[in-house]
Amino acid sequence: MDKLFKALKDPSRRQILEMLKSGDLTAGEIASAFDMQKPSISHHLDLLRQADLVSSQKKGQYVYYSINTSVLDDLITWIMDLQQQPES
Amino acid sequence: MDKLFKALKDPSRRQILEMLKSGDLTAGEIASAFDMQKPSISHHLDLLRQADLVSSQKKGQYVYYSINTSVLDDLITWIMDLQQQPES
DNA sequence: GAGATATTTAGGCAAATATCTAAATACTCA
DNA sequence: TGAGTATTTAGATATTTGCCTAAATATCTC
Repeated sequence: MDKLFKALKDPSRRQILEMLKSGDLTAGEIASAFDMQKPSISHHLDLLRQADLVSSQKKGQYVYYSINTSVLDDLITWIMDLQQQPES
Repeated sequence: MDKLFKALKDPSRRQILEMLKSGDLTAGEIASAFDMQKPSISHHLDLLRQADLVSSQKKGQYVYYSINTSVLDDLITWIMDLQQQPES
């Protein structure tokens, strides 16, 4: 849960997730959408992977990244639990 | 949205929200639950307020904090939007 | 194998963050 | 008004984070 919130805190990482929502992308394709060097994006992708928000698969010289939405279920549960009214 | 994710990233701040779920608490009551000095908690509360996750109300010499869950609706919307499958 | 492309690793730096102590502010009550 | 309590503000410090460049690794193609 800690790694999840940590991963989601950064706006670039959130943007990556939004990009991956439409389909898998290579590290290079992701990087080209940002005004940032490739190693920086690689680092962001690593943090997203650590949070299990993305998975990666090597295909030849490319590395394809996919979004993994299952961890978000826990997040929604946590948030909705906060929203429960206390019994009055 | 940025301040929201920023506020939620810190585990102490998340714990504060969980405490407030059961009812309003004073700054001092919140601080006493942590192994941390009061000014640090005050700072965390300030960040939570900036994210509109809590509101505060002064009553005499005490400041009562309340959780404000309405901002979490936007967060849930954002998360669920990520979970939508792309049209295949 | 050599050169080209894709990606990650390593190391460094500056800005942001989390914490602390000390001091300031605000309120209560005698 | 003055002492005591509650909270915040200010300023300092250590850690974390996000970015960079350079180098390493892996793969493709000739």
